[in-house]
Amino acid sequence: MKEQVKQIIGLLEDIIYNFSAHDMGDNCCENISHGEFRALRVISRMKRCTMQDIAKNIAVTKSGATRIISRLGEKKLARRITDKNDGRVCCVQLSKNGKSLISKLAEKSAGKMATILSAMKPDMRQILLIGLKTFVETSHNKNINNNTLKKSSKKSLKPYK
Amino acid sequence: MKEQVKQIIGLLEDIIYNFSAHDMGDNCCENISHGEFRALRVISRMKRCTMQDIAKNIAVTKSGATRIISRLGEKKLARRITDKNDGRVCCVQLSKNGKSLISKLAEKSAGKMATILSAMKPDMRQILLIGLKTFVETSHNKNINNNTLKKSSKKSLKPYK
DNA sequence: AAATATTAGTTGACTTAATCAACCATTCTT
DNA sequence: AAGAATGGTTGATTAAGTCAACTAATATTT
Repeated sequence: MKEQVKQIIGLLEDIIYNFSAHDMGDNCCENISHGEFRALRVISRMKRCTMQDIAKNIAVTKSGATRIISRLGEKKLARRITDKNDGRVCCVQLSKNGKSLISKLAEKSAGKMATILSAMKPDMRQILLIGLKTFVETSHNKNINNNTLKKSSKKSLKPYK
Repeated sequence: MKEQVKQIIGLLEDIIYNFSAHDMGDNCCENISHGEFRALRVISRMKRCTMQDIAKNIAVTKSGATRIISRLGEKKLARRITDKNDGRVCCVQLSKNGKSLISKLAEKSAGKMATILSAMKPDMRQILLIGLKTFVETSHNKNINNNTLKKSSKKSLKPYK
């Protein structure tokens, strides 16, 4: 692989590692579990979020998702809404509390970023901005993300033990 | 906050979200739990990794860490080594299997990145590289990362329920 | 240097969270 | 309209994590 690409990948991995919510415990004062936290993040990221979306994205079984969402419901952080078009699926949305919790957690990470960015020269920020924009746009064109869409063989979807 | 900074933060958050291991379940064929996975990542990232490092970084209690490492030991993915200088602490290291597992998982994410990058023009990659380099260097200077170092008040370290 | 206090990690008993499998209810097929 | 498939839930069980009490090693006091 080209050296240039390798370097970029290494840098991106560093950034992802340092900013991803692997240390969520410290922040997350409200008593929600890891599973609940991960579910909240997924819900907040999707326009329409079904149980299976959650299950797939946070790597639990669908019954696991059911239980997580029930708990989030009891804690008034999320709610179920039966889909208009298909009475089987239930869409999960964040409540007001859920939204504010997630954004509170997001703020911490954004704050760290802002500190770094403000220590960079404006021109350099501009360079970074252009590079990132292109990267993200390219990723959308290539449909690399949206892990909810790529459906591989049904059997291998949940390879438990 | 400046629009430029906001945009960069938004883009970084997108990237982090799409590449962080929130969907580890699909990849992670060997049967390891979330906790084990997170622990593996932490170990692989630290030169010297004690039980408490793991506990703090993945947000479990130290007994939780003990159990996770025991499980990883049984699965031959990690091992304990008593510290030379201090007989109380035990350093955890990845076994050969553990290393190859982690790098196998990392590869998937790197592969996605490589796909995107190879679809970008070399000049644009260069721009991205420069921007990211500066960002990461700045973050090191500012000591934003290294969450293992910042020791806040001992009492508030583990605010469970 | 003996006594005491800290610190790092482990263990037993228990709680919480997740799984598996069987199950409704709704929609899709034919 | 009957049967298959899909989306989600529930009961029983297993796994994973907590709490508190403990052991062993190092630090601190006296």
